Amino acid sequence: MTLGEIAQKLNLSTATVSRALSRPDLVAEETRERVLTAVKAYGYTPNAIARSLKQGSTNTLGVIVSDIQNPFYATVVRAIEQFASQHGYSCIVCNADEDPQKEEQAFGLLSELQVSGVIHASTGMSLDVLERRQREGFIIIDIDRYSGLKNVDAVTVDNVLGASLAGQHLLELGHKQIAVITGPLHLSTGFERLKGFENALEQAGVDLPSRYIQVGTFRESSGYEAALALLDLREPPTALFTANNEMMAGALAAIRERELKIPDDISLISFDDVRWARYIESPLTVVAQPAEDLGVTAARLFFERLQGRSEVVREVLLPHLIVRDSCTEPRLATAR
Amino acid sequence: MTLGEIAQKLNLSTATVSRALSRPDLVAEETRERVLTAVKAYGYTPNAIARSLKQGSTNTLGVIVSDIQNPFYATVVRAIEQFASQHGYSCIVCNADEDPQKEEQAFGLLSELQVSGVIHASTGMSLDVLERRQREGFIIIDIDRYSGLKNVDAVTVDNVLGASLAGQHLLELGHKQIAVITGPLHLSTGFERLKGFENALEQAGVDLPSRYIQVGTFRESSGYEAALALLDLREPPTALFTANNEMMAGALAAIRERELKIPDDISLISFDDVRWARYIESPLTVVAQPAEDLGVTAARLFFERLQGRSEVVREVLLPHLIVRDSCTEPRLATAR
DNA sequence: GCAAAGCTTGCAAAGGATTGCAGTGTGCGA
DNA sequence: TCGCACACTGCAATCCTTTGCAAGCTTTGC
Repeated sequence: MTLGEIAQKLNLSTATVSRALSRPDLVAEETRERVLTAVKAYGYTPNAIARSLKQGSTNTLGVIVSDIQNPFYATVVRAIEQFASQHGYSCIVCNADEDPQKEEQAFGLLSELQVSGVIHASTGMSLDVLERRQREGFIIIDIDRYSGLKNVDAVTVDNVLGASLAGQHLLELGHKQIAVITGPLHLSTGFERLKGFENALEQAGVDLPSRYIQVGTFRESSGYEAALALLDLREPPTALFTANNEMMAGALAAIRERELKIPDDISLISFDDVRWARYIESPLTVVAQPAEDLGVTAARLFFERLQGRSEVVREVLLPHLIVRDSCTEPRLATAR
Repeated sequence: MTLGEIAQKLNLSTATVSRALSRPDLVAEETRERVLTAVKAYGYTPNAIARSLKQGSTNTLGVIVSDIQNPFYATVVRAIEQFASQHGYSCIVCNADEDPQKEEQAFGLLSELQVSGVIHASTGMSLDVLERRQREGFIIIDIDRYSGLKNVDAVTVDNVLGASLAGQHLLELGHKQIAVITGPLHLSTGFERLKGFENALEQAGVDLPSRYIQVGTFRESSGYEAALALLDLREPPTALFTANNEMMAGALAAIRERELKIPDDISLISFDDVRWARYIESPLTVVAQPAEDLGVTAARLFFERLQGRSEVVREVLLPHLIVRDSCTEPRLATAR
């Protein structure tokens, strides 16, 4: 059922029917009511495609997350979606699955779909396309991870701070043999979380040998493998820092597999809080990120752009340490 | 940059440019190459909106889940998305947040967006709209929960079986005072999981008094409250069955708050497996659902419809019990 | 009683891509 | 040499809605 068909049934022009729905004040009361009842009776659904084509705007916001199964991003997405829908915008969510190629595909798709802008957590896609689109006036907002774009709005977390908080916590407990599992170094999160951690250790004069540094993919499986490698070292670390929740889960599995106890045999601290962190045997000490804030802020930046802001805004939110029970003083190395 | 502009620059008609891109065999090799280079050079992006309008099809699939933060649905969505994109379709995912009103909004939105069909996990929205759209030939696939639509494709899990598996497991361990926290009874999952559980107990001749039956909302908070209520009974149950992962998390929090130990003080079994179920103090015994299968099957049903299938298909997948450590024999009631 | 103003409504173009049909030009066979 | 087939390209309609402009009618004011 189209506008035209409704118009025919009522012996009106499409113009009038259209106005009855979108600009009721321009239409006689009686006509408007006739239209409204017909619309209801025939179950007319406006064709947003046609409207968008004419109006040149879709009232739609694209979101690309690097891993939809990661609860952190699920929270972010939900926040964005809520904020957007309050402003009359709907979201199209794409999952890059930590794969730059999929990310590019998603970006292409969203472009073709004529979304008004994209909020995206980069997995490392090439900048050519992004840059060009941005130059054309397309709105792009980086979230969680910097895409590498120069003049782009961004909302991130202070990863250096967060990671150094984690490092300091372990240092205060007296650990000297501390290992870290971080994400890909070409991602700002992977790089900065390693950086912050290194900073903390360096300031305390504690050595961080390269065999204690594992670079993973931010996925569970990679956390698992990296943790196994660390645990199987001749001189395994007494404490472990994982750079996100997924790799933390993997590390947990590895620790379990080697039949080690947290925190007695090894201390574990991680970036990202997750609901279940507090339900496990030794509730996990974590550096929590304000995921919801991240989403809301990104959405806000998007709408500001839409309303014409042209200065670049880079918001950096603060993570905070939540001390639970997964970290304690190191056992004497000899006691092993 | 539009097709027309490209055409102008090349002194070609839009028809030729269009064909060079979508039906290359109809265009002279040289022309095609000129078009391709121009497209690349000017960074032309096809306007999917315009194409969809003309073609009357968007190659887009709508997905409505009842709670995007629930990892079960995250998995389902990911599976659907993957399957769809392999078939050249993209997904628009909406989150109903267990709110029928939001679900209706989402459905309306997807309709306006002219998606080719909707896969949806009902939160209980009214059937009028669904029925009408279905009659118009709109493809609808129920997933996880029956919407109540009569002749609709559906992929679900055998909830009655799953719940009775859970019940039997507790009975075999010797429990007699067993409580259940289920979801809203107007949702098939809520209803059937209670049903299956009741069946199991009834068959074993074990009483399930109404004070041991809590009906929640499938959200964590509701699981928490329901569990507290049960634990605070004069004669608390020795075992508890929660009907989904979210309420299980809530129950866990409640049990922790009352400083009870699983499984010594109370046995806990739940529908839904989650990754962290095995990481907690007493790894959880659960009835696992084939979430990925559910998603893939739903997507498959959608494409079959698209290709003209008209018989109704209702797939019921099988859940299975995963025994871990959260259930054991009941302690003597007097020992409390 | 007439002009001006105001209220409703309709006409028609526009938005970008697709596609049936028709037109042009070339090459080949007879 | 002529005609036909074939390869390529262009014209123009179409998808559905929105919207500037103008026309028709009513009302108001003088």
